[in-house]
Amino acid sequence: MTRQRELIYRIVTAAPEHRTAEEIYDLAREQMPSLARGTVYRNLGLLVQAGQIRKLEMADAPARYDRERRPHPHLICQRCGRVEDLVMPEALLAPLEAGLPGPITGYELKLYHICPACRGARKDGAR
Amino acid sequence: MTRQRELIYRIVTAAPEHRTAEEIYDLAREQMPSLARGTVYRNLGLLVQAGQIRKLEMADAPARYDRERRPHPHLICQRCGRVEDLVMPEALLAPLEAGLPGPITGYELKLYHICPACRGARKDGAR
DNA sequence: AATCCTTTTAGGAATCAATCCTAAAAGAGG
DNA sequence: CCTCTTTTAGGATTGATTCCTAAAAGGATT
Repeated sequence: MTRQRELIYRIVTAAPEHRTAEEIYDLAREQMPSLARGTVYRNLGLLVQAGQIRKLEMADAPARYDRERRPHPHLICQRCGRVEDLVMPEALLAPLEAGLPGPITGYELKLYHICPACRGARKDGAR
Repeated sequence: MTRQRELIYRIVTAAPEHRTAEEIYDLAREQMPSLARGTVYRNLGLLVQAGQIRKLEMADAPARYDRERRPHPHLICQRCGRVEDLVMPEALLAPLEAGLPGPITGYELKLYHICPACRGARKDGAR
């Protein structure tokens, strides 16, 4: 494991935040200013492939990375974009899977809401 | 409604396929060769906003458009990318929603599998 | 620590879906 | 027809991500 990959891995796993590649790049450069953007993307890809972190594709926004590697749903604020992890109740998908010809190899569940912070600050209409 | 938007709308709603903007653009140009790419994107956006069609964001691939406007899960082949609509069993999300502070404003559920066609053709490792 | 070989990096160019810009064309109404 | 507003074509631009290449770093083995 190179120093670069180690640093990137630590940043993703240090906090429950779901950061974008760009945010990770900025944080990493505080400690290693020579780090290249391409290196961040490549290593995030490698870490995802290795199953050490997860990539979370966002609607009309850059992807985010999640330190939690077990599959689980996400709760996303439609206004500010904040992402929270949820726990998947046992066998919730079973009824759906039952009707299929083959096995499910993975799933992705996103629930959208307006987070308490954004709900409080009602005023404008800016997304 | 302009002729352009009508054409785009008809293409999306004519078949259960989940086409990309580019595919829709190609099909539309067979009937209206002067149609601009930007017009396709803008009108797809307007149709989505109006709730007449749905946009389906794909992982590492261009978005696809769905004529079915009621929220529902999608079954996606990991190998060929084919998308199928599923029916959402009543209140499947209720147990999840129960633990939240506020109401869910929407959801997105993707199930991944290998479709029968791809499962049959086992050989290479492409994609 | 010198040698050889493989992998990774920095830096920047390239890609590609999607958006934006602007003058011209097309509705919409009266 | 004549104005006013909206939409379009066409191309430039953006922004996230990937790709390219020579240089640097690892990593064994002595």
